[in-house]
Amino acid sequence: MPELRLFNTLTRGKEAFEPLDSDHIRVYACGPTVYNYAHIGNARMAVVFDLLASLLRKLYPKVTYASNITDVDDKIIAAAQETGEPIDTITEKYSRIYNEDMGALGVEPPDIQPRATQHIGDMIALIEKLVEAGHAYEAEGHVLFNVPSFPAYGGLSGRSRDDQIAGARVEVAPYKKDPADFVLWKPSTEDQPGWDSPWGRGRPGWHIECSAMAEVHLGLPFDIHGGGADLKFPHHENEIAQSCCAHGAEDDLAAFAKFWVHNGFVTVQGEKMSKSLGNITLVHDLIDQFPGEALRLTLLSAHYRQPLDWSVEAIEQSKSMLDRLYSILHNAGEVGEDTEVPDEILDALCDDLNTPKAMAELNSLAKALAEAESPIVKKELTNKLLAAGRLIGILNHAPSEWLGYGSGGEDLEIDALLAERKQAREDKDFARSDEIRDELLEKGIAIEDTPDGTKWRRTG
RNA sequence: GGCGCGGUGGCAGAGUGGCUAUGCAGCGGAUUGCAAAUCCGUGUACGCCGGUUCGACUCCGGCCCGUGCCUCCA
Repeated sequence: MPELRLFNTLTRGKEAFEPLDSDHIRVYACGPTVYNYAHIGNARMAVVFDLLASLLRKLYPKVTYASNITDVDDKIIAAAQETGEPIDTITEKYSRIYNEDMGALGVEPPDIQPRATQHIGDMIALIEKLVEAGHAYEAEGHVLFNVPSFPAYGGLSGRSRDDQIAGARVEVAPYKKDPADFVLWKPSTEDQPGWDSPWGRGRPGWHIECSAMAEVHLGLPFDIHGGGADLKFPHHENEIAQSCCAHGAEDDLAAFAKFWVHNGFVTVQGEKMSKSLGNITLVHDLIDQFPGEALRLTLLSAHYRQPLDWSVEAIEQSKSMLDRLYSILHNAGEVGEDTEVPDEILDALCDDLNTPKAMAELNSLAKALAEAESPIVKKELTNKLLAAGRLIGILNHAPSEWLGYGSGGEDLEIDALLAERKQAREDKDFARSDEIRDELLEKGIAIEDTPDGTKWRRTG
């Protein structure tokens, strides 16, 4: 079994992954706040951690992958006020759509998908611990985490206290003891969602939910915590502060999660795709225009820590590659059965999820399959290719279905034109034959003349 | 300003101290009535300037350029 190596943000280096308990791997990734459609940048995180989870399942007997849904947040409140829809309606709708859209990208649902609103009690308990331990204080209905009480603060994102102050341009709320202090609990007005707490009716700050849910569902410490690179600071830094301090581990940043894995951004013409820049592309729209596998492959075409520039050309390139792979599978003919994933591909993925390398190996496997003569070899290579595809989350369609091959009898008009063309070719009336071919092409039907007769398939 | 990341052939994108990445596109060929599909062949790329070295795209230093976090953000 190959050794998995992962880049750990906490140590800023690639390390051998050593499970806390090799019988049970526990992974947590920060999921979406549900008040809107997910864009392709959000999807990158889902696809990357989906792949990591499948890889871990290949290597270890049991994996629990948890990824949350944030369903209480000021942005959701704002969306409710804007649209006039109740908060529950909004969060229900967009979490459902999120799961559907990710499903279209071949993302398996996480084993656990906890919701913030179902863990308010856990959050309150955690906050109480922090107050008791002297790491948090109440001020004007808020409860704040006192950053100076945690000298190790900043260890994940690599910034010192001095950096913080130098860079602090944000207005500091007057009730904060220290400018870096962040909110654990805040008061709610009558028209805002709220829960009773020792500090009055209110709602949680953003960071506390992940600390609470990861602990409840996975136990501490757990193996891998992940998310997008922009969550390193402040979100993940604050999670570490809360969780380590609540458990008396003020000097051990790894007491919460051992490995921190962050995926890079999706960019558009070199700039980060973000809601504030307004350059977002919604997954919901993309899946109407392109096959999910092509979108997934595009997301995996760059290494997960590198920026990935999103463009229609990039999707079409992935689509072309898949067309070729499916075409090779189609020509090979044999239907696959379960086989082990080839070592070259497993090795590539075990090297910090080197998907571009894995794709190169996949292509070389496909090339070998295309060249293979013997039925036994063909079958073996087909099975390997499909096993690798399943791990990566592609090649899940029947080749003829993907390529759009049609058979006789499903469209009378096409059958008639094909028959007429056949006759024309027999009569050496190639002008008419080519005319029919163009006519069919306009209808989105491409013709392939083979020694076994004419085949057709739907294009686009 | 502080802290990071990156600059690879037409495009996308890995990687390595000396040996073909891979894909997409292009070009040439086989095949085809012509095509399509498929197959074969084809491209001495590594931001700039120094240094280390027998040898650097790969290590070190400087510079230029791009980009990210520092504020909600995957």
